[in-house]
Order: sequence, then structure tokens, then C-alpha cells
Amino acid sequence: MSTMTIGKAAGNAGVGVETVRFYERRGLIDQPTTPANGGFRVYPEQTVERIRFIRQAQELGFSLAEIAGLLALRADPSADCADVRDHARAKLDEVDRKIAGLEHLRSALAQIIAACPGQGALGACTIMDALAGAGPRTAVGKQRKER
Amino acid sequence: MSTMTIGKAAGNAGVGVETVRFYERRGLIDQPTTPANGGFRVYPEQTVERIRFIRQAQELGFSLAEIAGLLALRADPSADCADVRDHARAKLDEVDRKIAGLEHLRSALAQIIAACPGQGALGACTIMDALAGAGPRTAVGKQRKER
DNA sequence: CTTGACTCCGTACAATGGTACAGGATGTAG
DNA sequence: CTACATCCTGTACCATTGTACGGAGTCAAG
Repeated sequence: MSTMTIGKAAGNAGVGVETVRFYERRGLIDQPTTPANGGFRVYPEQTVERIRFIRQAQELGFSLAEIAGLLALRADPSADCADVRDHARAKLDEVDRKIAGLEHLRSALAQIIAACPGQGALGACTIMDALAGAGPRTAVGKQRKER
Repeated sequence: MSTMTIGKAAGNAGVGVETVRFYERRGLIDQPTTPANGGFRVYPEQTVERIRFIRQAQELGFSLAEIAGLLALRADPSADCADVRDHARAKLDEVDRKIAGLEHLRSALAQIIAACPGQGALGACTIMDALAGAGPRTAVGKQRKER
């Protein structure tokens, strides 16, 4: 384990070798230099941690681009402090919104579960009710333009 | 608004027309039948709600396939009650896990924000620390034999 | 020193979730 | 009635996030 090659690193992180290379290409993790003598690359434990972080964050609904942003928050010890803080605050808001939405959904699911055991009349449990009222979204779609 | 065509429905739901059609193809929403007289389809308000639900759920990290599952929980009033309940319980666990992960991330971000204002020494705030320790993932990747 | 598993590099393919036209029909405002 | 926005169907294309594969080099056990 003193010399962890890409396969070991991938295995330890719980991903495939190709995924590691993919992350390298995307700049999410550093690709170790090949030894001068021309052998295989050696991966540090730190890379394994980083991959695990990436996977965790993905499961929490962040894209790789967003994860790169999260990683940048810690990777740059000399960054402008206020800058980093603002970035972190924006992410925190995002996370708070996600948590709130999930708690809404959670209670809708709990309601379904509670309503079931008796039996019958499922019509009353609407998951949708718990989420439908969330105001207009970011409205990304292109509005009609003349053509 | 008595006759809501696809464009209006899409606009009201905050998505593009093409997205509505895409959801129809996927069976996530019903496509209204064209009027017998051969005009444009008329969309009910209910469809708009449904689209909003889909978008919300997406932002919370569910795929369209999973959302179809969520919608099925409420769409089938005659389903086997125990079946629905089990399904709902599984989803609830999933939601709980997501919330826990996000709260972890939340506290890591809060820590960064708290550490900043003074200035300098950012090295201590590691977002990764808050997520790295989450045990081995589902370990999907094909692992080769040891050597 | 042979063999088999693994690395390297490059390119190709796949699934998900849309987005963009093309070409014709329809509805409606002026 | 005429224009012009929308609709309808179908197909094609796009970005994201990987996976797979081919061909050659490398390492380590037997």
C-alpha cells in the first residue's frame, strides 16, 4: 500500500479506474506525475479522500462543476477571505433550501405511511401537496421571442 | 385560461414547451387527447401542478425515474396498501439520508464562514472533513481480484 | 523469462434530461 | 381574408457523467 496505483486508489474510493481518469481530465483531482524512471503513477491517500468527497457531494445533488466550486473553497489558503466567505454563504443558502424541500417531502411521505396501515382510502395522501406550493422557479426557459 | 394550450401550460409551470412534450413521452404527465374537432390540445391545471412537482423533486436530487415512482405513490388509489407503504418507507429512508448528508455539509460551510471574518488562516476549514467519513459507498465498480 | 494482471492513452459509445429545428396544420387579431 | 403566433409530429442534436475497448507498455509471481 506504500505504492498505490490507480486501480487500488479507485478500489479504495469505491469507483472504477475510468472514473478516476475522468475526474483527472476534469481537473477535480490531480494526476500524479509518472515516476522519472517511467513506471506507473502513484496515488496519495489524499486523492482517495477527495474522490469520496466528490461522490458524497454528488449524492447530495451537486454537479461536478458545483463540486469543483466547493473544493475550491478549501483548496486555496491564500484566497481573498471575503470572497471565499461569500461563496460559502451562497452554497449554504442552497443547502438550506435543499434541506427545507427534503423535509417537506419527508413529511408528505410520513403522512402516506401513517395513512396506510388502516387500509383503503389512499386518495387523501398527496405527496404533491407537500411540494406544489413553492412559488415560481428560476424560470430558466426561454420566453417566446419573435421569429 | 379556460383553454390552456401547451405553451400556456409550460409557461405557467416555468418550463419550455419541449420539456412538457418530453415528460409526456416519458409518461410522467398525461398527454390530453386532441379535441374531436381536430384543434389544439387543452391542458388542465393539474398538469401544471404535476410539472412543478417534477421540477421540485429534481432539485432535491431525484431522477425522473424516481419521480415517476413518487408520483405512482399517490396516483394509484386502489393499490395494495402495504405495497405503497413499503415503497414510501424506502423513499423516506432515502430522504433521511440525504438530509443528514446535507446537514453535515451545512455545518462544514458554516464553519468556513465563521472562520473567515477574522482573516487569514483558512487552512483549518476543511469541507472535506465533514463529508469524508461516511463509510464505503455502495461500491458498484467491478473490482478485480487482489494480487 | 514467460504469463497474466494491471497501467497508459486515446477514442468511442451510452444513459439521462433536455433543446432545436423542419415542415405542415390551426387559431386568432386586425 | 391575411399574417403571424402557436400547435403538432418527428427527428436530430446537445451537455453531463461516466463506461468500454483497443493496442501497447510494465510489473511481479511462478
